[in-house]
Amino acid sequence: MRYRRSDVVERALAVLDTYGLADLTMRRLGAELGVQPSALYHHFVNKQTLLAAVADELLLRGRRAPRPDAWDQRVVTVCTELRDAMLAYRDGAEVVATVHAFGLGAEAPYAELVGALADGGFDDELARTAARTLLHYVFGHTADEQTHLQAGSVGAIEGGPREHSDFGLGLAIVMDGIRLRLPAAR
Amino acid sequence: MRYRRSDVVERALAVLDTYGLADLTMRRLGAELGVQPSALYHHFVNKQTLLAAVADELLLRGRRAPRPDAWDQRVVTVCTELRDAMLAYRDGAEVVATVHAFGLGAEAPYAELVGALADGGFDDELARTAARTLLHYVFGHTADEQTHLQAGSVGAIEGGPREHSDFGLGLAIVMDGIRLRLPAAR
DNA sequence: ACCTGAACACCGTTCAAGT
DNA sequence: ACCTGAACACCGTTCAAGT
Repeated sequence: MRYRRSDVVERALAVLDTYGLADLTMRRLGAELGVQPSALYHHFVNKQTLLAAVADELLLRGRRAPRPDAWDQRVVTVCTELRDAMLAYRDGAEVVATVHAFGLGAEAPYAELVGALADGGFDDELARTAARTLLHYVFGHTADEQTHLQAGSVGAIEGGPREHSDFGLGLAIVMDGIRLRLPAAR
Repeated sequence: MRYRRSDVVERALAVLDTYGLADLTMRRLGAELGVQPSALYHHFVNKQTLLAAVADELLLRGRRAPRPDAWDQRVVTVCTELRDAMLAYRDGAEVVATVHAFGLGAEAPYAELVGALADGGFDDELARTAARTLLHYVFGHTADEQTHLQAGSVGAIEGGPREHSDFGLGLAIVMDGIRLRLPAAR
């Protein structure tokens, strides 16, 4: 009955996936571990910090080996894998987006996007703005998508065949706008 | 001491702007009105519904007279005015984005964007995807911006002169990607 | 129609104390 | 180092009853 920080994160991820973010409370997580809620404060200064660790672990688990593609293919790959990683856990998009917004974690995707864009020859300001624009799109679209997927899976079939995700179309729109700003080249 | 629904919304907006979303509780709002929290449930079935009404009122107050511009200028104007409306109230972006995500209100900007894009000649699927992509950008960027603005205004100067908003650059990126998909014309 | 009063079932966090 | 037990200061929501 004695846990390490990583044990707590792992269990939190399981609670998140099984019961959702609303039920991922310090009291509930303590109960799952057979421990008083106050014991969790030995491992994390507060709930926000715990959530940041959960988001980081979720992203780590969704990680693929990076491939040495062209800059724009790398950007698309990072965005697609980020979406997949978040969709792999219930409420994953909300958790990651919230943690990122608070600036407490989930910074790896942003760093990778800025890196890929810098390799593409974009200056710092453009790389950062483009990376943030891409993240806003990925977080927003995936959170929407996940909400609707989960709402659909509660009831039965409800309506008809689910239309295929338009994630790629929105991403292509943003990518085209970025490509138009390529310094010179080509 | 007897209120109409609109009185409650107005007071909620004042509490939001003065104390922030975290302090906009049913108990707090009841206290502000000199009423038991349970009295609020006469006007709203739950807190989500109240928040939806708050978001709609916030957007209504940010409304300007629409001008008969070209489709792309109208899109930019809708996005810019949406941002301005949300920035006008503390935590405005979070409130509007949350309400929109839950599908309970704040649908006017989406409808206007789809309308402008349809006038531009885009088919339904593209108009809807483009509108959602724009909204994800506006909500995400403005929420970020508002968080940092408010964090800055708590302490003193902290760091240096605040860099000017790059809202326009990200918006231009998305707009260019959309324009590239104009059916034929030009 | 609008509100009170009391209750129900929860939250996050702190802190002295234990092993 | 890791945890207990108890407390503090809150939440949203329901519901019988009042005017």
